[in-house]
Amino acid sequence: MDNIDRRILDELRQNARAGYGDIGSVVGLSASAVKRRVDRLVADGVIRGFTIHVDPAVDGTTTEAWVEVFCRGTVSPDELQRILSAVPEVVYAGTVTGSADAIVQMRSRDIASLEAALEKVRLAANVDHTRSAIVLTRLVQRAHED
Amino acid sequence: MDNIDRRILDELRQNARAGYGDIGSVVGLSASAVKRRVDRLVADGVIRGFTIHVDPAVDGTTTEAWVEVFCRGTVSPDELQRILSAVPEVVYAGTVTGSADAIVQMRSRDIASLEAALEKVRLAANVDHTRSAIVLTRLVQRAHED
DNA sequence: GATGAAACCTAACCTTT
DNA sequence: AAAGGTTAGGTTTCATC
Repeated sequence: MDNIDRRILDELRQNARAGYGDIGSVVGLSASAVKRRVDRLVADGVIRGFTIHVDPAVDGTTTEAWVEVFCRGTVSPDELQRILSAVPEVVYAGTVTGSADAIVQMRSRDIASLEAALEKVRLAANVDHTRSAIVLTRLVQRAHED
Repeated sequence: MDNIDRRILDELRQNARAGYGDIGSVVGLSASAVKRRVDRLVADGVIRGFTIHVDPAVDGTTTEAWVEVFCRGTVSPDELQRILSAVPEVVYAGTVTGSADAIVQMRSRDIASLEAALEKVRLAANVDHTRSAIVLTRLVQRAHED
């Protein structure tokens, strides 16, 4: 894993169907040198797979929100995790620096089900209040399944 | 968007580098018929892009932040998208309701590169200021590659 | 769905460090 | 050895019919 590998990964992240020659002309290698590196990255498990990014409207999860969670007193990350994992609409959550205790990303089919899911979070023990922002337009969404 | 399109999407989700002939033999079409459908799915925006899944441990994106972006006057979503897409550390972005104009999720190797990426966002035209929260503990991360 | 030219992938071989 | 370049073949893509 050197710098050239990282640049190859960046190129493939942008276009996983790019030709080896095209990648090579960006990173300064021949097509076969790029192929060898990509094959190695796949064999080593660095590249887990080649996939596509599909319009979420096709899947039907169109409504999305970003929620700051403020708790009373101290709440352990373990407890927050337990509470938030129980809500299927919660797609991402993490404790953060700043005035909020946690940041939560939610997705659902419509506003009504989003509100219901938000209620489940709010009613959890020690949650003082939340501050939500509904996503209007998704601008960037890069795959990240880690 | 019929059932065959959905099966083609499933195939590409599993392997975005699969040949048209290979996909065709699974869904029961000729290679050129599959190519025409894939081209149409891309043109229609159903397929947003071809990308790779990278082992997160390997590329070491351990530092993560949520950033609220506040702009001066009105900024078009298109312009925001153009600016934010150009910063590779931006993993997610969307315009939102509330006082902030957009919410941005960033990931990078360390605090220094996160700060550098944040600078790139801040220097963009019409960005008034930003408010960041560094993620301390990731509590929930569900796969969502749409 | 079929065809043919152009582009691409792939493996073997050679050169360099 | 290890890593890149070059070449030649077979395969795939892609426009056209």
